[in-house]
Amino acid sequence: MEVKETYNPDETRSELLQAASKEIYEYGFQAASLNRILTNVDPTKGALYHHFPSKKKLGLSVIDEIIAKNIYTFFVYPLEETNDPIPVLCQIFQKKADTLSFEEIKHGCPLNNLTQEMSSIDNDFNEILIKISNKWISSITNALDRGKKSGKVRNNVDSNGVALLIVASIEGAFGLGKMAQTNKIFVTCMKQLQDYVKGLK
Amino acid sequence: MEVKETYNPDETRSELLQAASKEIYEYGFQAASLNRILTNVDPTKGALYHHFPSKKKLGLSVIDEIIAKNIYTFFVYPLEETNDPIPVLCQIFQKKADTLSFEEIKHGCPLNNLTQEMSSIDNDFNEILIKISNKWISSITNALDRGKKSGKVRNNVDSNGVALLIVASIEGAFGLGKMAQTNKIFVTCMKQLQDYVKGLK
DNA sequence: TTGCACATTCCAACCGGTATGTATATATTT
DNA sequence: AAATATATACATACCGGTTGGAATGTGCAA
Repeated sequence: MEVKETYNPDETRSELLQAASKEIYEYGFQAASLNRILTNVDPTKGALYHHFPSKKKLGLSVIDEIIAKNIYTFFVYPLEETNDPIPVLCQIFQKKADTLSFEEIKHGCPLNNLTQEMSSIDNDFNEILIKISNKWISSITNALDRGKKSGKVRNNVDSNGVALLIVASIEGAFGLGKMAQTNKIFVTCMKQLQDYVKGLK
Repeated sequence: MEVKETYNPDETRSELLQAASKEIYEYGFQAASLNRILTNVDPTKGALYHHFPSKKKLGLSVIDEIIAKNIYTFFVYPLEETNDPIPVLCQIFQKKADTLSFEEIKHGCPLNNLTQEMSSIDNDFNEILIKISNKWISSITNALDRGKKSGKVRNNVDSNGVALLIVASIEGAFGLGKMAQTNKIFVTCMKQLQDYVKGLK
């Protein structure tokens, strides 16, 4: 905790966003409480409503600026421009299995959590969440297509179908892990997923 | 709507349970409202609290008497006692893809919904949900083991690992379908899953 | 067949928490 | 001085699960 001597709006905003992200991760969006967010943070309600016009906009900003970024960094960017996607996918799965934090075991995948909670009840949430998932899925599809061209992936694989199954498996594995409160199940799933994609060459 | 002339406690209880199940499916447990449940149903709050001591017990009863039963009927019982699990699994996947209702596309898998929402915040919910999932998973594991014995499944497959990946994929596929509000994605995943299990022989 | 205990159901009120959002004053920056 | 940023206190609402007690039906026993 630092002492605030002067105004620093960027930092204030980012602090609020970070705290909101954590709250939403723990409780979900609907059950997230602005008051509770503000107890963990220096700025007060005035600052919050100065930077974000409503709870909903705050939630959308969290998705846009934090959750999406994390997904892209971990799952999407590493696949860009590779022509040999299978080992890259295996690396990604392995790395996720190795570095899974306690928080992630306990609360699951932030993207998946919000999708399950919000997509059927709010259109704005659904739109942005769907966009993120689609980018993720198509990054895999495209990488597999390039792999086919370069002969590193069997030609008869349905790239988009496989991409869907991979993303579904990962989200599902997060769910099982969260349920069992242990990383063992998630790790096993990631192992199986590696075997599965290795079978695509 | 029928007219109530006499007491019929069994039917009352079952009517309440059914309405609660629907409400929880749509809104989740925490956001489910007893008042809203009762607007769709003849019995009143007194009857509800006569049959169920609390909202929580009502939710647990829904899981126990409705959700679990559905999972067992669809996914677990068909696998029991078969020694050739691969075609049976394929049939299950195909049937689910073919008969997926609009409600299921919109709201996803009831078991998964509640697991994601409740498992990390309430132990009683977690316990019963975990028990259901474990039965599901082990029904697949055991069927694969029997398949290995009878030579219908490759001997080097990790039965439990595969079972986990299958369940994770299905739950994940429900999630993606719910997000996209279309059965197409779910159907594709079920197709891929069939290819995957066919590769186990 | 009447009477009585018990089960079932209805109705109304309660009580309390917590929620998001706003009005206004003050401080800082430009 | 104008615009931006932050703090404080308050408004307002409302919805939530839960309870108590009265009315009504049921089944057994006398």
